[in-house]
Amino acid sequence: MTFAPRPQAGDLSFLKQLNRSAVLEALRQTPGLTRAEVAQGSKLTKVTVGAAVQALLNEGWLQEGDLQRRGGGRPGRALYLNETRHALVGVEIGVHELHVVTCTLRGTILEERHLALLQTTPEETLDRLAILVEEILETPEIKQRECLGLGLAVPGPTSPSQRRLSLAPNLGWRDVALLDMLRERLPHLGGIWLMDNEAKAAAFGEMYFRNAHHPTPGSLLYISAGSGIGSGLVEGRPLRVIRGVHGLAGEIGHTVLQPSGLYCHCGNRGCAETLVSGWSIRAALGISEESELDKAIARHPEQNRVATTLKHAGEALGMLLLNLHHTLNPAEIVIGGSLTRLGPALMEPALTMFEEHQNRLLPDASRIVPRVLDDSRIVAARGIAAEILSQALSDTPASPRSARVEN
Amino acid sequence: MTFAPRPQAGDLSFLKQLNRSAVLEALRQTPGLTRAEVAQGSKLTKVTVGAAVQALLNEGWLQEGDLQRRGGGRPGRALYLNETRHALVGVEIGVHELHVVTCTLRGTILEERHLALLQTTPEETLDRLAILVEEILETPEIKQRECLGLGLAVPGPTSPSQRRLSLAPNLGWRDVALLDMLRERLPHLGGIWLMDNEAKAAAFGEMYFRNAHHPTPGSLLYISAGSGIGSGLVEGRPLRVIRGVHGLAGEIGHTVLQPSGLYCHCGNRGCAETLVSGWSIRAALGISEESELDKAIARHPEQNRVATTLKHAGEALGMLLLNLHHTLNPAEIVIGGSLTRLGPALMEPALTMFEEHQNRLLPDASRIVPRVLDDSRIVAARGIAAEILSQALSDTPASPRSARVEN
DNA sequence: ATAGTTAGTTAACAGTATTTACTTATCAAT
DNA sequence: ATTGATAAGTAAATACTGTTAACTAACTAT
Repeated sequence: MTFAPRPQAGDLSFLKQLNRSAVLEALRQTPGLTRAEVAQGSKLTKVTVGAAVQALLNEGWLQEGDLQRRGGGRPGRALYLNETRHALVGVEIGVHELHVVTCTLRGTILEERHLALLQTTPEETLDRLAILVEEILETPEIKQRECLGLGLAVPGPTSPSQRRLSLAPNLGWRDVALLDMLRERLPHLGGIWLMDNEAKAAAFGEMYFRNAHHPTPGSLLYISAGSGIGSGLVEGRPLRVIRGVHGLAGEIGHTVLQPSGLYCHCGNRGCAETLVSGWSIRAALGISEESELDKAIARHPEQNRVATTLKHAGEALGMLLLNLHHTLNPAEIVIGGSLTRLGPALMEPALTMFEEHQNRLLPDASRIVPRVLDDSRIVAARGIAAEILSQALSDTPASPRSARVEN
Repeated sequence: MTFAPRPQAGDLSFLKQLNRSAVLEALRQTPGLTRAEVAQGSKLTKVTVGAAVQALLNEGWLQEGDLQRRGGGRPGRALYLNETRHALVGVEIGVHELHVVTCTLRGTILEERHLALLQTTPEETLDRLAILVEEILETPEIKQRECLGLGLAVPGPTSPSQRRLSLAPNLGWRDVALLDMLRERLPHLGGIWLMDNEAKAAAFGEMYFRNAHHPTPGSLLYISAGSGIGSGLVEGRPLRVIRGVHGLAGEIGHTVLQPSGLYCHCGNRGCAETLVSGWSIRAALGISEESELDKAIARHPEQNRVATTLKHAGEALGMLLLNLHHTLNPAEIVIGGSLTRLGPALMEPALTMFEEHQNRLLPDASRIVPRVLDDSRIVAARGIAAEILSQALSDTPASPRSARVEN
């Protein structure tokens, strides 16, 4: 499939919108800047910034804070994204659980809900999900806010339109119009609606919600190691998620690590997923239930079979990371997903493999770092909320200056 | 390393520049459009387009063509990028050869020079290269034109600044400030100066110079299989080359295909480069000279050793393509580089491997296509020229309207 | 010929950011 | 306390850009 979209062009209102979102983006990345600091950081004059800030204050996107004393002259007033007016809804359909979160413009989690889920149909899952969302929307904390949109993170690749889930092997689903089906069940919820793969959503969120303490890298690859293994790459400015033509970018679980290895459900041999994934580790240990795995590990941490299985899985992960470093060379590789709960038993062999097999002529390597967000259950849900937020902030409908609200 | 660049913002002249380059880009992608058609294709009115076109005609960026009759009313006048006024210089330092090309705004090759090169120092190489460039600049065809810049494509990863070559194993060079060194040798040549890895440059060029007959895909991965094996990914609109933090993205030659395979010069085992590259194939056949390889293949095309070596190399390439499809899922994978001269002996096993090992649950796959540009020697040189051109067209210095030239 | 249609231009206009000048608010030295 | 220096933020005039509306130009169909 080919496309030749219109070359970017715009009128004066487009320029105004661009500058408004530049102001919002500056304050999102660095909360508490003053008008003058925003002006210095952009290519805009303080007059333009002042006008834009005034409008954004009137419209409820920004709020003012304390006076900031920085040296000699008149102190400026700190500006922040308004935490109190809007809400974003992020939803993840996991293999074993549903997760719903709401957060503010600054990424602060307001409410969260979790629901264990047995393997079932898309329809039943969405019925329950809709109830969960309705419930969270009725919370006093949320009800008073304007909802900017809802995002849905799913455990499999999405169609190019990002309205259908192409395949979710661990749910047994295939080519389901999940987004529209959820929307039918939540007819009153307006705003922006988005769907994305959970690893790509998580990648976006990890990148987007970085702050001064965890600075934003130039590019970030999120590895989601759970029942299967997927990844998401976020790159450059403005942030771009690499999705591929068919939405299959990041399906690293079917990268071949051992040409004569075990057979994978995809039909090939030695896929990464046959070595480092929830199901492959359980299969190697002869465990059928998800919950049994932790027990087995807790009970016999040094038991030969458990230890070597995790070691082999970790080494395979390390090899996978090496290959990804050589093909994508992201500034950071963030390891996430439910398998991270296995801790050093998995990660130490992985890191050892990664470090010992660097190209000896090219010692630079991607940094491998842990998640910033601690709770693995809400990474993807908050990530897809971040995708909503990013869209919302870059397209705040601007009214002409003549319609300015006087105060 | 982290960066937090200024959020994009701009003044009125920025908007004007944006619209000017939208007009240029529309005419580059679809030569022969009329003012009215450009206006329909962008979000601009015909008045704005008319004014921009007038200015661009005056400044020599555009030229008018024949009247276009399309239905009822007054015919419009065809517009084209001006082929006669500017020139771009693209240079490739290959492992065995230097290539210099010049081309027009529409990518038409004006002149080319090639020079065989024995392994030598950067200094001597650049001395010879500078002479070659001076020579081509003195050609009557070029001398009358304005040179917009020079691009340099190199057989190895570049530093993040893209001013240094980090490593070129096949040349024995390491961390050389090639761009500045070349510039010192060509002090009179102004304009834009750029350096990039040859595979990335080729990828950009293959994407950028597509036309109605070879439509532009959504994303493109160029595989450069030569002495080593590298790749370049170009993605999205506006076009973006994925380079990685340290410029190491696309170094797929050091992706591991056989964990217990042959040792590679990078220190690891079973790298792609140990299976599918000029040196690995020669090593497998016990041939030391580059030129001997073609002779050996021509002499004994069905000889067991030759055939099985190429088959194994091809299968390894197919496996590599599979992994790249699963991690990047580009719309197109273009196979280039000097190894393509081996033809079906290499490519057939590769394509067979690729097709037979698709994920049986996800039948969509990246399309594997041959180069559009026939001559493999100038792909990278023309590609880096395209990078220059892309920069030049998006930043044509616009003068205020009051300074308009009357005619 | 005449009406209808589309391309392109002109002049008046509306909207945006900037420049310049000004007010406000703090600090530091007297 | 008073004064001067410095910086933040605002107001009015200005310059620049794209748009709207009206017009001319050029061709087709009847």
